[in-house]
Amino acid sequence: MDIKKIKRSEDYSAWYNNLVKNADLAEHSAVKGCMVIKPYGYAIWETMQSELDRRFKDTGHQNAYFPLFIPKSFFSKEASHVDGFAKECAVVTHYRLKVDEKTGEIVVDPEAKLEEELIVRPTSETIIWNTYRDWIQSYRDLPILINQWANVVRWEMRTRLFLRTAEFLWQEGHTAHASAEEAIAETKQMLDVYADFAENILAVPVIKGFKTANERFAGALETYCIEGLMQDGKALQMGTSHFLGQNFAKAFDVKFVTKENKQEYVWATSWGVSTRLMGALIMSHSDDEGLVLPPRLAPIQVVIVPIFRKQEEQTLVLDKANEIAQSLKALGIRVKLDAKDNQSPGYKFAEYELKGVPVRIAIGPRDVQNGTIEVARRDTKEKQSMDASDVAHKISHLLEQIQQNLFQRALDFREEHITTVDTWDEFLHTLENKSGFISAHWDGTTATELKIKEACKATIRCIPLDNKQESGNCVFTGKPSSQRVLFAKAY
RNA sequence: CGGGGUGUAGCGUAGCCUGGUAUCGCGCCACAUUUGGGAUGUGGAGGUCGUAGGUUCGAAUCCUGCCACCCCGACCA
Repeated sequence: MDIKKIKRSEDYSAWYNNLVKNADLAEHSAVKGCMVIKPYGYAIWETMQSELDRRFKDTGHQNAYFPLFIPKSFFSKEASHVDGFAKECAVVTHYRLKVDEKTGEIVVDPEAKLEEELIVRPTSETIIWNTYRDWIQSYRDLPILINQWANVVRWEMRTRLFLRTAEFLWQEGHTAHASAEEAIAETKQMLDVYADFAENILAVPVIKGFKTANERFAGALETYCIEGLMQDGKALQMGTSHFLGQNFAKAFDVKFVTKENKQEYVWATSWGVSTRLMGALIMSHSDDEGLVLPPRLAPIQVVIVPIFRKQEEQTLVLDKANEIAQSLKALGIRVKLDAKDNQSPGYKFAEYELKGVPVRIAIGPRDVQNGTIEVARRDTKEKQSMDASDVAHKISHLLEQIQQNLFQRALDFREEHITTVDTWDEFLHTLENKSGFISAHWDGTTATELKIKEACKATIRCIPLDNKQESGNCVFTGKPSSQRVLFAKAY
């Protein structure tokens, strides 16, 4: 493979695109804005899925599946929801094709027009709440705690692999509750689940917060989010958890009978993360050599590269390599022994670095003789020779260290890139020269938020949950403010 | 959707201005020698030049439409 090396520092977005392709994660398809997720990329997504799925089930949720298509009329039932999504919907208008008699081409059969158009789901609140109406009669039917793994379509103007594609994979949780308090607790619980997953599995530190009214999900009363900071200083929204109040229950007439025999509307939440997390993963840890994967997510955690010249050496080295592979497998480590003899060790080293394999073990005749192995870690690129005894436990420990190191490194970077500013000049200067999050006072109005966005493209990423209350003056208008919020340029 | 750019073999490219049937490197196949940081030699395969039209005796090359991607805006997870 002739890999074109593009440096992060020179052109961040070209570096990103190049990395996604070269590391075999995904590629553009024949369909505009839609990507093909390749086996190696999909394997990483599957690991994300299984880690998240386990957490969802541990918190009492069940998986279910709802239709891809949503009748158009469902969208008009919740006004702000339709406002939010109308501009990016794919619509099915016909159900049949036919051969045009004149041209011989396949055309849409005009006689097969649907009575009511179907929307390809951009999110499933409407079809799900329409269904919940029939599932809920009494407080005894609540809560309903459901998650769906699905694809959704949002017709985006400008797409980027994983970060924003017209079709993407995600999970969407939709829960129904008897009280606002319970629904809010659910919303917060799922935000914690996302934060735990992001930090402990992806090794990406996140800030938990909630969105301003302007950035809120269409139809939500409150949108909680986790925000990550990428290496180029731009913020990425990595997951959201919405408290929907009774908006969808009212729109779809979902009521329940309380203990006191009163009719009440059901309280709702929804929460989701998508294949965008792949983008977060790539942009948080990777370098000019390629992908860097945290061990807990890596499809291959350890690769063993045997080195040999002659036939006898090959047998000797492979025997030892196999033995090591077996001992690693016995500890549940995902290991690959790459015994291909048509690629040089140097080629393999570069290849597995590109793919982000956390640990590489090289073993040659010299090692077999000395009872050693060479261990290289992807995160720091350090190489060292070590005694081959008790390899499995040493490697297991090393994988854990790498996981921690990646998180710590990303955390240090983020902490260095949260700048507290009190004047508009400082604000602009920081945004221009340092980027990252800017912690500043804001007067709480959407008008100011929009003016700031217009002036410098920075938006309020979130109001952190653990925010200190302190009085100050809005960085833009000078009006009084009771707390700081986090601004950044965002993906 | 606006402004700019790009599209030639799996990947990266030369050729385009000045029209004559496509260059080179990597990869691929075979054999041999190799293998401790992207091996070498010899032979071989692989191309509707993004796509549809037009101009021309003749188009990768000139003209027009369309499509896709990249960068910058607007929109957004």
